[in-house]
Amino acid sequence: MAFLPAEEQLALLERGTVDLHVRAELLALLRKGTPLKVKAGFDPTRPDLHLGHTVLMNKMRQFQELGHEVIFVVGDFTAQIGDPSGRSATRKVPTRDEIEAGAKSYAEQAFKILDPERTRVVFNASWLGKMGFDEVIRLAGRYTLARMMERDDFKTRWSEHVSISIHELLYPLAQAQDSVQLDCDIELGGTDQLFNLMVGRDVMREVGLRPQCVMTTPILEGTSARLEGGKLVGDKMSKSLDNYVGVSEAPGMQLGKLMSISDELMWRYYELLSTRAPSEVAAWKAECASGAMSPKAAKLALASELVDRYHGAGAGAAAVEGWERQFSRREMPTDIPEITVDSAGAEGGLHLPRAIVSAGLAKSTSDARRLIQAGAVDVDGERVSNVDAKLAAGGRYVVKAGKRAWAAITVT
RNA sequence: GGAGGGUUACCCGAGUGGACAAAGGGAGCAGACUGUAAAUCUGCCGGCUAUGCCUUCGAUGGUUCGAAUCCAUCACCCUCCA
Repeated sequence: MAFLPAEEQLALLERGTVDLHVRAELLALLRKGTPLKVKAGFDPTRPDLHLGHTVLMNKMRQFQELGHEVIFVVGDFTAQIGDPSGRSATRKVPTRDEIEAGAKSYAEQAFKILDPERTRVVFNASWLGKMGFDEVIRLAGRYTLARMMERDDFKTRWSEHVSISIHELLYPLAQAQDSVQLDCDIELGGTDQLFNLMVGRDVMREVGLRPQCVMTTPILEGTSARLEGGKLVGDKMSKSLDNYVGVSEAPGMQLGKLMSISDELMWRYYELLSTRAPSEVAAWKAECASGAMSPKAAKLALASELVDRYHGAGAGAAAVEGWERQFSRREMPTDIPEITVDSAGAEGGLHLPRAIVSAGLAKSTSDARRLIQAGAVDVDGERVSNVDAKLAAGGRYVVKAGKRAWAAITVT
């Protein structure tokens, strides 16, 4: 295929808030007019792709659209080590089956964004798993402790007397070995991967290969990020912190989560996730600041755009409709879960706290009682205050526990 | 190898024989106010058909009428010395 001129490609690739390290080298590579091998690695133990991952994926997609080859490295071997950057010291080693299932599900989700035709999926256990101890030693010999300790994470743990296992030092080297094995031209990753990517560069040079170029994308803040002292503060998006929006989540869930983000975070998401022209976004931001536009409208536009992207055109508008009904007009959602509970043996009907737990609206009866005491529970639109209320057999009750949890419970 | 310090609920962290389901903070949940935003105020924040009962302070065993607290052993973490 015909390539765009190198300068134009570079301009496109640099758009957004991407950090390109060794820009001149990449330009030289692009000038060759041949497809570049673009590598990015993924940890198959967390197979739920969320918007944070898509920042990187969108960049990969862009490389594909420019005619380059993306190599999707499944870190099935490195998953056994665990990237030390997640400071969780102990980490269970996933089984082979878990890794394979994770990788499969990961790829499925990734292809909502990536072009399968231009993506090569490889597993790093297929080479790392075959290395002998002598080869590992040789690899370890290509780097020094002093340089390894330059890594921020290791540095702080060292100074704070937090333990660092020897095998953790091998993680960046294993990732570097992937680059050597694949002889890739460029590696992409989040900014938190910069150290690892640079080690790959160094090790490639050590073994006589042309060092890879390195490009990093920003880390997306999770949905709970807030403005503090004029700065956006929040953890990075992650499933374990439950501050994520998954690409496979239901449209209503995605929209709801996006609508609950703070206004400041909304602009950050516009910057990193939206395809809307930056000039238009800037204009909206100014209008929101002056009061000419409501931030809610801007947020609806963003949320709707993203829901459309992962569920098809029109899905966003439908989700907005449901959201307006439920939250703006406070009506009951149309598709609430239906459950049936047997009240056999229960005197005077089904114990309400138990029914709430059965419906998945609370995690324990104690929790359900708390909700009732807090005035958060409605049955058929009537607020309930008696923690030991009963639901008589033979009826169907619409129970609401909290502002977003509903269930229709049929008692038999 | 030696000496010392530590392990408390989701996280941080008080608690050194009874008043401890365990201070305080953060996170979280709920209510009010709203735009399911922020900020603010209030309540909750182990389980259980529940003015009571059961389980919990790294693990196991012991002392005691009574243990998060004392003793013993074990596991893990840290510091200093070698």
